[in-house]
Amino acid sequence: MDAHTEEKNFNHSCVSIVPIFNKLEHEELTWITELSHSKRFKKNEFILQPLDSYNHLYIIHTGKVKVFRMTESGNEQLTRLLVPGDFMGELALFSEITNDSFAEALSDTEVCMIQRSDFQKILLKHPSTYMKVIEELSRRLDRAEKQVIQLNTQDVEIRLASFIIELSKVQETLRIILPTSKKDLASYLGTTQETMSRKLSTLESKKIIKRSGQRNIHILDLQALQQIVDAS
Amino acid sequence: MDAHTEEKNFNHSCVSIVPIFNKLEHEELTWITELSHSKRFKKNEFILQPLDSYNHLYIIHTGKVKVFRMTESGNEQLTRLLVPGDFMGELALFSEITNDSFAEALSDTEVCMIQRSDFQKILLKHPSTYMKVIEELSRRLDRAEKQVIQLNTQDVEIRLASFIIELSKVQETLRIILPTSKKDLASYLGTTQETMSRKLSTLESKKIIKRSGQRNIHILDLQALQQIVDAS
DNA sequence: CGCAATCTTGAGCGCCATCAATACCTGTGG
DNA sequence: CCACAGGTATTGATGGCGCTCAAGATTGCG
Repeated sequence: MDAHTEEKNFNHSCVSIVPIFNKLEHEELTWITELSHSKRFKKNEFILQPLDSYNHLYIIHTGKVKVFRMTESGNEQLTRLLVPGDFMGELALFSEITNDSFAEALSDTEVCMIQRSDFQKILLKHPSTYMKVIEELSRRLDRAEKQVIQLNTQDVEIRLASFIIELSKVQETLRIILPTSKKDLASYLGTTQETMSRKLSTLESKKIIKRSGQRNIHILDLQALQQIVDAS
Repeated sequence: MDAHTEEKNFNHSCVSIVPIFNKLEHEELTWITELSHSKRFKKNEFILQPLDSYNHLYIIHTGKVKVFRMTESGNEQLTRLLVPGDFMGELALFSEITNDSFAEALSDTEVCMIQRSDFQKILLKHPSTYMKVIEELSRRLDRAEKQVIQLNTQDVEIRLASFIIELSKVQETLRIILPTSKKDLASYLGTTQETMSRKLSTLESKKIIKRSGQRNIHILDLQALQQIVDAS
């Protein structure tokens, strides 16, 4: 298998893991694969910055990416954490909305990129892809609106509890590994590192969780955690 | 002009004011008009509730509608205020996301409704409509993410100031009319009626605004208002 | 014109951000 | 494999923003 073929297969799997293409036939995927190209980023490298002109759809193939905005006072506000199969950059493909977000690789990361004009070809040929994009945006909008409510109405302990529960569902285990530093998570939850640490201590002293290392949380009493959320 | 014709014209204008259809030809609009039908709601009537099965696209023709979710503790969290030309219900047309929102008429309101299956016909025939929907969702997502940041990082005075500035831009005047009650606005801004009232008093005592009636605000010093936002 | 709804103002307090100091991990290099 | 250093996390002390509860004032609808 020569290098060229290898690159093809590499890309192909990248395209095929993306939900927005997941109902297409094999030969169609091959066609899309030919339209895409891949790029590698090292840990802590920026994939996108606000002023970048922004003409590609980016699909995460391997690695992990954090998307955040900068607040007026210069703090990071985490908006999304991308894992393989997630995509970004779709906004600028459709509208003239300017990009305010940073995207930074949290680990060595491979992304597949599809040019604006090529992506539009795909859309015209496969309207189901439109649907997938709309579904994805709907989901994100729904999540954002829920986040607004949480921030407005629930205190940190509750937000933290439901975040932990969600993580345990996604990771399908009671032994959670935090996806990133507490600083980032705190900004996502609308609080500070310090407060988050304090709340985790509280939960630990109540024997609801057990911490080990700085990224591992073992849920001892899922029900108690759920009750914190429900009691609000 | 008989009643039938009148109804047609009524609908037609409803369809034609919607941005998502705004590049279509006259005869296409007529076709879409035939697919839609209209419904009137009285002030304070509910147009949609969470458990409603939800098979239409709703376009506001006249009137005003508030969309909100209910927090766990039973408070309303305003998410959108709809004016003529805005639409809602699109999420459930594309995905299986359940509707958590209420929509309540704030004044006597006329909406045009297009059935799910009919809207899908339109989409297939006019892919530009897909684009418009995606643009609209992008805009809303962008706004929601910004709202999250504001809630997380800026205090009430700043949020209120930028809200007033935005209103003055939209209404294109320094003599603003608040779109709804302070209770609703407070929930949108992530605060309470009382705090909002206090902050408005502060602004008034600084001669930055002048209140009259309970829904009128006259901006005396737009620059000072802008400075509150920028200084953050 | 009167009354209900809405808004304003006041008092008190609790949550959480901030600042600061210490402790703890983790991975790097000897 | 261990020691060290830098980043990361914890814990403490303090103060202020904004929520809650409560009472009065204003508005504007019927």
